[in-house]
Amino acid sequence: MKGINISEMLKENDIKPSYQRLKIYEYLINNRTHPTVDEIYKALVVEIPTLSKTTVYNTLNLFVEKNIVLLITIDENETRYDADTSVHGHFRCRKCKKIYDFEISVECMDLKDFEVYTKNVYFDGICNKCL
Amino acid sequence: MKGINISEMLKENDIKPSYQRLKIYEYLINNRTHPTVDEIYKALVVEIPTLSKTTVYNTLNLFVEKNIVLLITIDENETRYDADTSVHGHFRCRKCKKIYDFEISVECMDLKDFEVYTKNVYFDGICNKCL
DNA sequence: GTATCTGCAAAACATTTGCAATTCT
DNA sequence: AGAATTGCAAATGTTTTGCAGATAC
Repeated sequence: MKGINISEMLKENDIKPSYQRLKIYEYLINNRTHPTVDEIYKALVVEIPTLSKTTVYNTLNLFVEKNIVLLITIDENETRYDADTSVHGHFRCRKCKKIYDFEISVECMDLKDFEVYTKNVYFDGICNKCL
Repeated sequence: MKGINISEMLKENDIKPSYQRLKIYEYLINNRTHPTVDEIYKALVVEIPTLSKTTVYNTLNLFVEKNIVLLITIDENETRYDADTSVHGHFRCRKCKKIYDFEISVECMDLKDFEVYTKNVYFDGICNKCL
């Protein structure tokens, strides 16, 4: 994944690729850990000392609006973000706190009464490594 | 569902059935609309004028801890609560804003790497009535 | 009489908004 | 120069906490 692709990806989705936007999107592409706003901010403020949290919020809201990033509500208190926009579920281990991705099959759900746009699946428990 | 059952239900789960706790649990049993804290408070303060939001928060946190109520994070900003603790999904219509329950069969998901405790499934889109 | 529960006020957070300064073309 | 973007400071809204008074057993 090269820098020029990230810039093109933004342009294709009607987002002007400013330096801050490029860096934030790049971070999400390279860190598939479903980071919080604070994690993204703390990681990038080292490189961009003038960066403000407002810009991180503005940028993420823009990305979600343009559908290039998913908003995840695994924590009750703070939002997380995922550059992987394909349909998949999230599992968080109560011990190691790690968030795993897993495949979901939608066939087993009775959704004949709805036209579904976005799917949000979040399970929690203990992962095999911690058992 | 009789009053005595609600009291017994609380006792069985090591919750002392105070008047406020009884009323809040009763409200959740009778109103399967996945209400917010504010909705619960506004509905009950009419009957219990001295009720405070702190007590609603305290009580709901206790219910979630004792696993007799599920915490739902459909809104990013505020939490919702559900007295139906069986495994089921939630669907919210973008037009009418109504939250529907739907059945999910769990066997069809590939969860061999995890021991799952709680399942959270939230989809959104448009319901048949609004199409 | 002692432990628990309630509820007010204040604090603690995450997120948004208003607006002035900056940047880009 | 003009339009969009950035970022500070303040506001907003939800949830938690400290603590004093009330309640229950």
